[in-house]
Amino acid sequence: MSPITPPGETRERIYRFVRRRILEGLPPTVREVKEAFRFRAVQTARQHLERLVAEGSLVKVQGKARLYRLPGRVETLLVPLLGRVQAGGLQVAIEECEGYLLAERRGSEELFALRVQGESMSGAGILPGDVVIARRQPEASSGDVVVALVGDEATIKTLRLSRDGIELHAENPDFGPIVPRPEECTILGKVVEVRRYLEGFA
Amino acid sequence: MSPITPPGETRERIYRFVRRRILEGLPPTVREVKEAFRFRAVQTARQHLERLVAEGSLVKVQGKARLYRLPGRVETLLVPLLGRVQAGGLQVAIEECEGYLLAERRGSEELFALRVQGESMSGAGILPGDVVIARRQPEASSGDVVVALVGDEATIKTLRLSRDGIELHAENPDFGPIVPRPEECTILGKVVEVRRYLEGFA
DNA sequence: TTGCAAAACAGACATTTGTCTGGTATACTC
DNA sequence: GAGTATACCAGACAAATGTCTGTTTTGCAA
Repeated sequence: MSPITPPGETRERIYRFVRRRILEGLPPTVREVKEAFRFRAVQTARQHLERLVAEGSLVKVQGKARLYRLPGRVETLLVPLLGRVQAGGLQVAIEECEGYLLAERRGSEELFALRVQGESMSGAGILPGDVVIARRQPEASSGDVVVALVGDEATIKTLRLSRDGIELHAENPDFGPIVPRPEECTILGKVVEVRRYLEGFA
Repeated sequence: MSPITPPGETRERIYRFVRRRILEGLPPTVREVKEAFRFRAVQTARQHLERLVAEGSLVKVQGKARLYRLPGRVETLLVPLLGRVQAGGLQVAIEECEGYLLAERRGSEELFALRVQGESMSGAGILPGDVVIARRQPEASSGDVVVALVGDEATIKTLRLSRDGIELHAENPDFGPIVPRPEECTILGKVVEVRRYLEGFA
């Protein structure tokens, strides 16, 4: 028989094990937990798992294989990496996306990703070739970096709200601000993350 | 009976379905595929899946529940976000890491993440507060951005190889190059990705 | 001591799930 | 037509997996 450990200690390790497995993409079965911790009885693993569910550390779906998930709304999700966004909005663009990125989602927000073209945001550390991940939303605050559709083209800029309306500022002295007429400009979303791949990931 | 579709068409849709499910963290069971496509026989789903495995689009482990995985070695994995790295290398640091990031792994490489401190790499678009993800490796090429342990502290710099040995260059005119003695400098890894979270993610 | 709770074990049962054998229907080629 | 390939269905079996009942051991506290 395995030695009896202090209360909660083994459970803590089991939690980390399960969490890791879930985030890596394949939640473990009860018996896999049993094996990993060298229990001789399935029930031992199950008891700990049920306890973790009871205290809210894990969530599960009854009766299905590999049913344990992480609670809360942090989930991994696929973010579509769009090619070009043009007039017509995102729906079309998502249909013909280049690929998908993995990201963590908070809440039920809708994310999309774009590849950066041009130097206009270099001053903010957003370089050509970088990928930005944006949350889809029709408005944003002054100072936010946003993805906006101006006329027929998507652009990434810093938003400034003035009493005359909105301005889109580049972060590069070589580029002047854009002051679009309201009817020709749509905010597609707010940039929440910037990624740069220094190797591979064509 | 479901209408018979052109050869390969349904299979293509099944592939996308399974791929999505895998990347979202919970591969489907054969019967879940059957339900999703409204087949009346499990075998129909299974045939398509086996076919996808045969042509290399999917990989599976015999006999286990939710056994289908993506081929190649692209898997999602947890990258430890280290607090401070100090002499003694990474082992200790990994023990006391701040948290984990999701990333895609290629091959069996070992990744770790660090938060950027200071302005020394600003010229390369690596700003304070950014997170860099590095592949652990003891050597690197000239021009690579590396994580190096100089004396007692971890630093992120551009590596230059000269005939006198190695030099660590900042990407900021305010910082001069570091020319460490070989015995006081260890390359911990090569930076493969830079991330900036503009919202949340304390 | 007694009582209680947590940790671990043993063995079984039931559901889910992977796998198999065989069949029907449609389309294409010879 | 015969032959072949693909898509799909029906039903069953077997392995994997979730779930259950009951027991033992250890530590702690009244």
